[in-house]
Amino acid sequence: MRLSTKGRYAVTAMLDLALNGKTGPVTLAEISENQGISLSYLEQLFAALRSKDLVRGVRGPGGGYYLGKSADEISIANIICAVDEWVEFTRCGGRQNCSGGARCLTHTLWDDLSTEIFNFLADISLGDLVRRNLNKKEEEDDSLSIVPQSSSQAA
Amino acid sequence: MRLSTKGRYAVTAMLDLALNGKTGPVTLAEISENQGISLSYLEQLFAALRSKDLVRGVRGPGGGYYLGKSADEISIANIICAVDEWVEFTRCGGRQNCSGGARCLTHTLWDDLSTEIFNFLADISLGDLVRRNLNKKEEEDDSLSIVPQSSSQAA
DNA sequence: TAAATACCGACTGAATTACTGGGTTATAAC
DNA sequence: GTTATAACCCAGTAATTCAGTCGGTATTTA
Repeated sequence: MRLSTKGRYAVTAMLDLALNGKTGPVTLAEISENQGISLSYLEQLFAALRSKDLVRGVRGPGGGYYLGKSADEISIANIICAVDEWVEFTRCGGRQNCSGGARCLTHTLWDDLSTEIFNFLADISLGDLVRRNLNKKEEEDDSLSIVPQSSSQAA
Repeated sequence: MRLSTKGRYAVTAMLDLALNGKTGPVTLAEISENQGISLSYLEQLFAALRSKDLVRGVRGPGGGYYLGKSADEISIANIICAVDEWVEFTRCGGRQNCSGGARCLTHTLWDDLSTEIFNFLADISLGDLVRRNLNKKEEEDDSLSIVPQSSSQAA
């Protein structure tokens, strides 16, 4: 798994789309403005997202982008994989022709971990993120807290 | 959170160290040979790991590296953070002076997700990985399966 | 017809990756 | 003590990726 700033941009843009796309299509210009990402870079990202059917573009005036499926059907892993490309983790590519036994054991361990990370991100959908935040916001509104939530940083 | 190939190299090297360091110190030359990582690059990685007390170097002939603490006390997040540096996720840096409300909401969502990923990786230790693999190997030996485990890839 | 938008591709500076090569210490073995 | 072995340190660097600019074309609405 690869989790770079590029993936972050893509997730951020998709979140923006999920949040603002309820009423109609969202233009890349709007997302660019909202999130501080250059328009042309967004175009590159959305070309990748579109090829994986995660978004759907509508041309012409009043056009823009819709989510390609419902927010609940789009996982974070989907988004990251779309823009970051799925790289081969181990150099031996699954073939057990590594020099030593230690090498391939390590590679297997890493491969298992990568799969776990992937599954973790595959279990979180765009819809989840949006709902979780709304719930959280209600709780905060109840207590009328002014203190930011940065105190909950752990480990 | 940032999960790049650099972090992968570091985790791989630490795994190698955990596996082979039972009897004595492991040299970078050995890890380089085992894992196919250049010696000087390993030196860079281990300089970072050492500064975080994740490894302990012993100079001179017969020297090499030990784990800085027990494998159970070293999390994957520790390793990745040591070499990849902890980058600021949001551009607004926590300050709520973003242009629009949508921007900061998206940033909050991304920030929460990042924290979750971090906590996930902070919960997995080197020791966990090694033990899990040993368990798995026993299971495989029981069924004498030839089929690789790549069929469990999900979406 | 004109404007707005997605769509497309080539190019580019900056950063990062992964590596090379030149050292200098510390220490164990001889 | 000398020497070999290792960690340690630092400067440079080709290749790649990141994030962006620029200049277009295609489609659709007004």
